[in-house]
Amino acid sequence: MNRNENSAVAAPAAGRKPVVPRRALRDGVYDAILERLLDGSTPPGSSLGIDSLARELEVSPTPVREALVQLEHTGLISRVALKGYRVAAPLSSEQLAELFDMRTILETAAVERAVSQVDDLVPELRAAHARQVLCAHRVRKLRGADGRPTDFSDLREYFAADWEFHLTIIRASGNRFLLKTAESLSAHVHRLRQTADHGTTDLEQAVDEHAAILAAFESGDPERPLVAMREHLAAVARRVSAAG
Amino acid sequence: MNRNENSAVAAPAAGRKPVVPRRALRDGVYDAILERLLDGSTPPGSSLGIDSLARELEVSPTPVREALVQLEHTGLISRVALKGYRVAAPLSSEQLAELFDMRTILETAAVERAVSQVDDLVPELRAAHARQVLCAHRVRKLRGADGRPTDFSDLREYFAADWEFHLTIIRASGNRFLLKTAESLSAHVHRLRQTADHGTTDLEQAVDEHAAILAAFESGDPERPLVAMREHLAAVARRVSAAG
DNA sequence: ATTGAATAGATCCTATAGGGTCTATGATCC
DNA sequence: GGATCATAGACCCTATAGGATCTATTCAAT
Repeated sequence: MNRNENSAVAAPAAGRKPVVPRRALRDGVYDAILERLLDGSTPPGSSLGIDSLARELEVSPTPVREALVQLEHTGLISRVALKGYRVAAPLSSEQLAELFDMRTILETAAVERAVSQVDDLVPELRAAHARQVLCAHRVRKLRGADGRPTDFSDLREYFAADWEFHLTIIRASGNRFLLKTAESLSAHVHRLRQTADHGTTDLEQAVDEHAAILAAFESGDPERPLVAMREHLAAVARRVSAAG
Repeated sequence: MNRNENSAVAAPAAGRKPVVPRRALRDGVYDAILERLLDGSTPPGSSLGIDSLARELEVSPTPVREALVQLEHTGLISRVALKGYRVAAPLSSEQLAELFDMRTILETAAVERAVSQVDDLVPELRAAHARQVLCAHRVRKLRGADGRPTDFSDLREYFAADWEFHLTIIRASGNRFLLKTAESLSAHVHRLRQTADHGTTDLEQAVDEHAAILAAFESGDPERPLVAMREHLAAVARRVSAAG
């Protein structure tokens, strides 16, 4: 999610970002817990004790508490007052369908609005896609005879590049609310990736489909990017639900 | 927003709501601060001191801190680490256009998905509209010679009924992510209402346009609700930006 | 007069302690 | 044997205190 350019700190809902992001302790705690949630080390249903986390992270309960409140709105954890926080259950098949339906709503709308800015978009999209291809190559190269990558950090980087491709289009829509909503959905998307570790298998397909989207934007036809994006999201949804 | 059926407490991202919502102190603080933000008693730019709020609300800083973290994600307040919280500036004309663009994206998508459930939807929509008409009548009756309503609680009720009409359609879409996103946007929508107090003047128009949407659903034509909703949102956007 | 540093106040951030609630275990009664 | 109640432990929730940071004012120097 947003770990590099931190949108939580100094979140200017209507202002410019500070050149040097000022971070309090609670922001670091937020990242640490998010990391645990996304790499799957905390199974769904397990309780997130405030005191436990504070001891493990060697901080006081107060920043932990704030980080959990912030995490609550992502849907990755659920809270019951006077009972505590728990890791949210993985998305059901219905919720999964709803998630990709929502992504289709948002990202097709983004494409519709991005076609008018195609001149600014295409270079950025080319760069984003190039980075993804590079990461994909690195992952493909490293995975040995077992077919699974040895270094997960490369996989993480690939996922980030993949998602960045989508974000580039959404940013080009010029709608801040659209972007913010898509970012809030990214947590679920990322968690899906590690749950279904087939993420390594559909790597080439995703790269190809992104290439198709890029080519569609380059064509100048305002309709082609729409169908390309729709097909890509449908294909991803198919692959994800097939693994479930 | 969600003050009656509290979605913050015991938020089951994938579960049933508890029959009796368990509330901690921080939930009440959240409501209290939200109230202050929406009724305009705290002008944009004013700082929200944690200790100050704690003294005024007669609680300790900790629950105030948690409530502020929760409010931060609504966009109504902005935070700068090590500096504090401030009431966010009102939406600029561009942001306002983006907000209504986003609403159009979400609500037209909701309409598209709701038409398949039209049999379940129409009765609920009729009831919601009836409540809105009732509230509108009450407001219209009460406002005296000065043309402004004397009791603001009636106006609040009308706004709630208006928004409930939209929520009813969005719920019928069956997409939880869509619903959640719309709810998170409601804070901005409600703040707009009180900022531009012309909310009392376009009361009849809004009721009429809602009636048109309802009639469109009743017609059975799947296209008519779409255009009715689009026109309604465009009309609201026009009225809002005209007052700005 | 303007710039610069230094000080004081306020505020945020973090840590620690105590009260209240919930869950679980074990004993008692029917 | 099953159910009810009591007790103990863990945890959440709230309150208070101290350290760190920022802003504003004041004063001195150029």
